[in-house]
Amino acid sequence: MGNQMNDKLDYIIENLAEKYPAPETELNHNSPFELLVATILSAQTTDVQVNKVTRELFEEFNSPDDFAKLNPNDLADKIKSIGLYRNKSKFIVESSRIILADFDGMVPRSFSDLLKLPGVGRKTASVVLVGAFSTPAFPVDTHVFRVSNRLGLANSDRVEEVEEQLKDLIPEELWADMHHWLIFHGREVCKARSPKCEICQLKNYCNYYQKKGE
DNA sequence: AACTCGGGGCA
DNA sequence: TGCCCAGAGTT
Repeated sequence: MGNQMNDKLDYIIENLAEKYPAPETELNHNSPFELLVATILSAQTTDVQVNKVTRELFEEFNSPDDFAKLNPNDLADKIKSIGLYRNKSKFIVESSRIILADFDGMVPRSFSDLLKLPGVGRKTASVVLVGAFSTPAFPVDTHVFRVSNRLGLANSDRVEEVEEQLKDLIPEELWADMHHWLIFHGREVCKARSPKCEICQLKNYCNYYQKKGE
C-alpha cells in the first residue's frame, strides 16, 4: 500500500523532468507587493487577464502608498474585466492601508501575518510566500485539490488536510515543481468537468480513472 | 454549510 | 447564449 504510493509518486516525479510548458499563467511581478495584488486579483478568476490588468495597474501605481490612497470605486473601474471587482478593489485598498499601518509598508513575510490582510486566504498567502520570499509553502488551489484527490496523492475534502498530506508525501525540494505540475496537469488534462483521461500518462495510477472504468 | 461576488471562455 | 470555471468573506 505504501509501496503503491511510492511507485505512483516516483512515476510522477520522473515525469516532472519531462518538460511541461512553463506556466505563462504564472503571476508575474516585480515586487512582493505586486505579486500580492496580482494574487488577490486572481481569486476565482481564470487566467491571463490578471497579468494584463496587473501590468496596467502597476504602470500607474506602484506602492502600497499609492493604492492606499485610492477610492475603491475608482480602482474597481480599472479592473472590471476580471470580475468580482468590487470585492477585490476593497481588498487591495484595505490591505494596502493595513500594510502601511501595521507592517511598515512592507508585505508581511509570515503566513499568519499575511492572513490578516483582507482578500488573503491560505492559497494567496502561500503563493506570496513561495513567489516573493522563497519560503516553502504549498498553495492548494482547486487544480491542486482536484488532481491530488483523483490521483490519490491526497484523500480529503478539506483543503487544509490535502495541503498537509501533500507536504508529508512530497520531499520539500520538490514542492515547487510538483505544484507547477499539478496545476498544469489540472488545466490541460485532469480538467474539472471533462478530464482527458485517454491522453493521461498517469491513468494507470489514478484512483479516479479506475473508479470510472468499474 | 450555504451563499455571494462577476466576469471571460467555450459548447 | 447559457453554462462552467476559479477563493475569500459573510451569514
